[in-house]
Amino acid sequence: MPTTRRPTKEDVLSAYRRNALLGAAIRVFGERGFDCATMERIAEEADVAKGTTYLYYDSKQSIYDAALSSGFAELDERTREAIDRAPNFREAISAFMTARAEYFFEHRDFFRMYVAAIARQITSSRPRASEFQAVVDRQTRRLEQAVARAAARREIRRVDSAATAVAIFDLTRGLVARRMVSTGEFDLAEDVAFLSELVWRGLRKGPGLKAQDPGDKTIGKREKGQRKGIRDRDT
Amino acid sequence: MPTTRRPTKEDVLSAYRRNALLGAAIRVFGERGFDCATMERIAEEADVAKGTTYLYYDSKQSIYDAALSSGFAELDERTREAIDRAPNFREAISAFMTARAEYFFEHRDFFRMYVAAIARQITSSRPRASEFQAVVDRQTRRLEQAVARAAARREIRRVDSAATAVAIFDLTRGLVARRMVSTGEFDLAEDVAFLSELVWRGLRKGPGLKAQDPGDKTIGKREKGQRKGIRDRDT
DNA sequence: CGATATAATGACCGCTTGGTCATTCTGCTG
DNA sequence: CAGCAGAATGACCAAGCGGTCATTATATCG
Repeated sequence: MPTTRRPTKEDVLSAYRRNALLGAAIRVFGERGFDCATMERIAEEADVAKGTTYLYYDSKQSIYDAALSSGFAELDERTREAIDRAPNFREAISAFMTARAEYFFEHRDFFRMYVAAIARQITSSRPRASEFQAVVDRQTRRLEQAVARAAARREIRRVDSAATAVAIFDLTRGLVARRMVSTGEFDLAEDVAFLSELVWRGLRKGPGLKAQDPGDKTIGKREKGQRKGIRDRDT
Repeated sequence: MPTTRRPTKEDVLSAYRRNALLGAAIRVFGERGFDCATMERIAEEADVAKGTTYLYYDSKQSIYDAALSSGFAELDERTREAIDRAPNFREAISAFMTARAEYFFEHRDFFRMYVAAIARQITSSRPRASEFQAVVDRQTRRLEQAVARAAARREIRRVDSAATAVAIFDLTRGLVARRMVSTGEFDLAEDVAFLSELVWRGLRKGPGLKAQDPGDKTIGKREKGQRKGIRDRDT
């Protein structure tokens, strides 16, 4: 441990400061949104003066980005663990939903930042879309792989794994968003059970569209049209 | 037609102005978001001076609210028509998805406002949540009724209709959001077909969880636990 | 204990923007 | 055409905020 050792005193302090700033940033951005959040408030929340903030981060934007990625990293880690731990695909679905929902409920401010960030991406016309897109994509990747594996193993029918993954992703997001604004009690396990069963049943092998209404034009073709689903392969 | 007649010249002009302002507002709020949008820009987009704007709307907030509700009203109308026209529940699902997706693609700016508004609601801590919540609720109400009807008619299994409705709602929202940011081509009908089939299969009658993994604790109870699902009965 | 280097501070600047209001314009009426 | 009422205008104001930097506090070392 000779060469790159020694976290000098400055390093430690610096790390501490950066961290405090990051936490403060998540809190403030979470409750005010990017535009309404002020650097003054973030600094004060981190117990430093405004000027100090600029010793650690270049700009409001940069501290925002840092706060966002730090949350994303943690969330991804949790998601990955949850999926890896699941013994089969059916449980992977509920594990995915549960892990994410729990993380978000434990970090409400981050969830708010997250939602605002997505909204921002949709709103602002492409400044650095692909970069952010990659982060979001990474979130569904693991799930997508799990879907593909399950299909290969014949646990489920053949489906577009990317489209399936984002569907599960969207359901989870919706669940969290709804429960986040509501004030009353609720049982997360129950919500997850409902949604994961819905999806599971939807993916089970079995007769396709039993011609309840044969004349429909949009339904019926596909069922193996892999590649080309919902997932957007941008660029 | 004697009493409340006569749209006086002023009335007509006033209506025209309000409308132009509303359109401009949707455009500007849509592409900049509430905070970054400026009254100056909205006025200019509507071909009036900034001061004129305040002759028709009290404040930035009030023109924002007006723009949002006008879009919501139109969207709700379209959604209602689509569901009503559907001959059965299965088609109601895809009609719902298609109608909303098409509306959003035709009014991208409104979709952006819409997403930002939701994000805003999640972000800001309860200023006038219930009021806005009601508008959002109305969007799933029709669908919820359709689900309940279908269950009663035995088209599908017994499920929590509110939870089912929001699930379909969230899938639709996700679909639109994803396609909105992506730049490439895509086939809406295909996306809708995939999702509506997923949901339809998920709702079909049939054996419940075929004990692929019996020992799970969160899955299994319910299947008729109406009332208490995802939908939040706030207040 | 000085001396020096580095970190922290917060008053301050420039700029943006929501909202106002004195002034100007428009078109109707007699 | 003159006079006038109401609509429209845009210069202006005050407030808020991101970012800077001269000044001050702190830590290290000889």
